[in-house]
Amino acid sequence: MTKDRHEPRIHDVAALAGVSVATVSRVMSNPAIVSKAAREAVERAIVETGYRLNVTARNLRQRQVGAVLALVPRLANPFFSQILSGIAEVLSERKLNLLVLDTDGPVLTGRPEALGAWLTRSHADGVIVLDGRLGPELFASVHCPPVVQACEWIAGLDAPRILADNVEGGRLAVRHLAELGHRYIAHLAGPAGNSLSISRRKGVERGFEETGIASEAAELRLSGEFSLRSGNAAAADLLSNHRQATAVFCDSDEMAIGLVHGLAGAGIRVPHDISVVGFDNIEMSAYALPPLTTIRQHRHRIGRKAAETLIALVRQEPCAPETILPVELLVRDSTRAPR
Amino acid sequence: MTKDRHEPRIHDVAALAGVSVATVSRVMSNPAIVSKAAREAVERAIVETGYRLNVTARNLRQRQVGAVLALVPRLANPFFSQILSGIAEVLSERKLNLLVLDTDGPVLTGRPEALGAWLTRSHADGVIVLDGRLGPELFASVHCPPVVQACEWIAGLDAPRILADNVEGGRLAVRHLAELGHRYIAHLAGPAGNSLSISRRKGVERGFEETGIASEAAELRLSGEFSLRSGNAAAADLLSNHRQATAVFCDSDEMAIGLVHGLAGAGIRVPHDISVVGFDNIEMSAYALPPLTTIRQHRHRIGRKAAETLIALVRQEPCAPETILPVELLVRDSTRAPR
DNA sequence: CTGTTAGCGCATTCAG
DNA sequence: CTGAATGCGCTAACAG
Repeated sequence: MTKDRHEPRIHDVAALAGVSVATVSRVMSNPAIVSKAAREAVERAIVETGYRLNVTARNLRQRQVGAVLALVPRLANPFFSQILSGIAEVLSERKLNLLVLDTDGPVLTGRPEALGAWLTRSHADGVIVLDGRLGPELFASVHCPPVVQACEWIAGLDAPRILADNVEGGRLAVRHLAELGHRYIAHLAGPAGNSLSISRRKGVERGFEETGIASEAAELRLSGEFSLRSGNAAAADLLSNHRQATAVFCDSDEMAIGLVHGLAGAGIRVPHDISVVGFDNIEMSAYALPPLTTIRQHRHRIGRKAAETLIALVRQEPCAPETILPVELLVRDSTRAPR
Repeated sequence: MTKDRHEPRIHDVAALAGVSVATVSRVMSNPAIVSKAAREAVERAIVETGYRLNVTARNLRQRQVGAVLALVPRLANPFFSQILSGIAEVLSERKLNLLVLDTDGPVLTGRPEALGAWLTRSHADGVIVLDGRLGPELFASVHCPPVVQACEWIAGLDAPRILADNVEGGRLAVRHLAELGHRYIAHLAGPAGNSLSISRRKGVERGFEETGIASEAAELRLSGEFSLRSGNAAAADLLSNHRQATAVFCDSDEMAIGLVHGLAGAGIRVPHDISVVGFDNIEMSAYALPPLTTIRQHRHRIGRKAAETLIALVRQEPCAPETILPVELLVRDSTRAPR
């Protein structure tokens, strides 16, 4: 076994098997069209030489990259890992690579144009965007490969969307609280303009209407990001400006957990004094104290669906412009009737 | 990937600029060696044609892949996202792609050999292994590119390791508890044989020796995985088999939070009845109730260092066989003196 | 400093 | 069913 010398190439296999390189190539990609004798000779030669297909060469020849790029807002955020996991699952079934780019990484921050350099057909066969803050013009270039949006979406970007049923989520949360008897419900929303917050807000309002809360109390709005920290910070705001609220619906579990923490610091107990509902059902929410009532979102499934849609798009197969995946209310211990 | 008719190639740029393709190539890779006039002509032509370098072709020519593969045990686990983020940061500075493969993904599970297909020089220029359960033989093939291990490590695999100071972490945790007056300290360890648990165990024992606890009480061991669920399950074990313990050191924050949850279910309060120390300082630990005393591990920095080491390795530059990054004790509210 | 030329390793016509 | 020939788009010698 000579190691430092050439990695064996298709040519070496062909020579050893006594066939042409074309036949070897066929054995690798479509064995059925090769005679049994030739195929077996090639297979033997492959083993003997230790041949491995050079993926780069094949990609060049086939004018493809063999990889899909995922654009995530903050790779360090656990929220996305489940989605990536779903994406990775589908891609690896198709022998496609998953490329990950953190749109909040230091290379990109402050220079959104820099992202343009990555959005090229020579970098990836397709792109899955998980960051709703990016501008649609980034993806408008002719160089940009097909795009699918997942979870969040970008206004003005005409690319298939895979979303949770955010409206329904907001509605379910409010109805649950209303049924418990709450009348003053605050909504701790994500950043202004965020697509998720907007949809959930719509659901919240629908819930208010349906339960007749709108007439009794104006909705209370807080708004931050989706983070633990902002949830925590919202506690002070809630206590000083929205004293009458007996329940809070948060746009993420992280916010909810941060809020519970902040309230505890002020001596306010959940659910005894205030009820809290989250969104996402991150794994931690079941183990929080108190275990969090939340809206379950199938992030893994969203990831899978996004990858499947992108693959269809790349192949120019028809694909739905919007896919809405169902959500469910999970009642745990952070909600109860108001005192 | 169906390309449009003519993505402009280097040849088109050269023709428009009135220079040779070699000159265009030089402008792209090393502008300094080209005359100002030629360079500017090329730059103009690039803009005018909308030319983008074909990365695959360049990679083929340079016999490289332009990507690094990260092998993570469970992509859905938030623990790894920070590490990936650090890796991604360094790689993108170097214009390298980050490829992610979930070693627990359905494509690989049950068939560890399948991973071998990915461990090829044609798939990645290097590999960062974050999964200590993989067998060393996987990386022994001549086809496998350079490897670096981060966080966990594989016995018998001779590849540079980037680790947190796990021994010191275990020691700090025990000393902290001992200083508070605890004498019966349980260690909730990760899976048997896991490299992290072994090192931390060593630190725990050192702590026992230094504080003279060994003589008063045998160490208590529980063992599970690193997950919320296993921490939760350990609560029952602790209460039925290790009643005398007044403190628990857990090998991960997730375990610690799960344990606190499980204890709460049994009416045991932390830190009032039992003190708990975690490991990792995941973001959530500061917002848990009670906020968790833990050992801080700089995961982002570990990721960065791993990527830097791998790049050095690929370039055949010298690199340290082992890098140990410091840890710190963060005292929060889950520990206090025993009653 | 610049152009010419020869591949990188493979997949795919097109004949046979 | 098989083989010979032709690039995929680019970079790196090697001359000029």
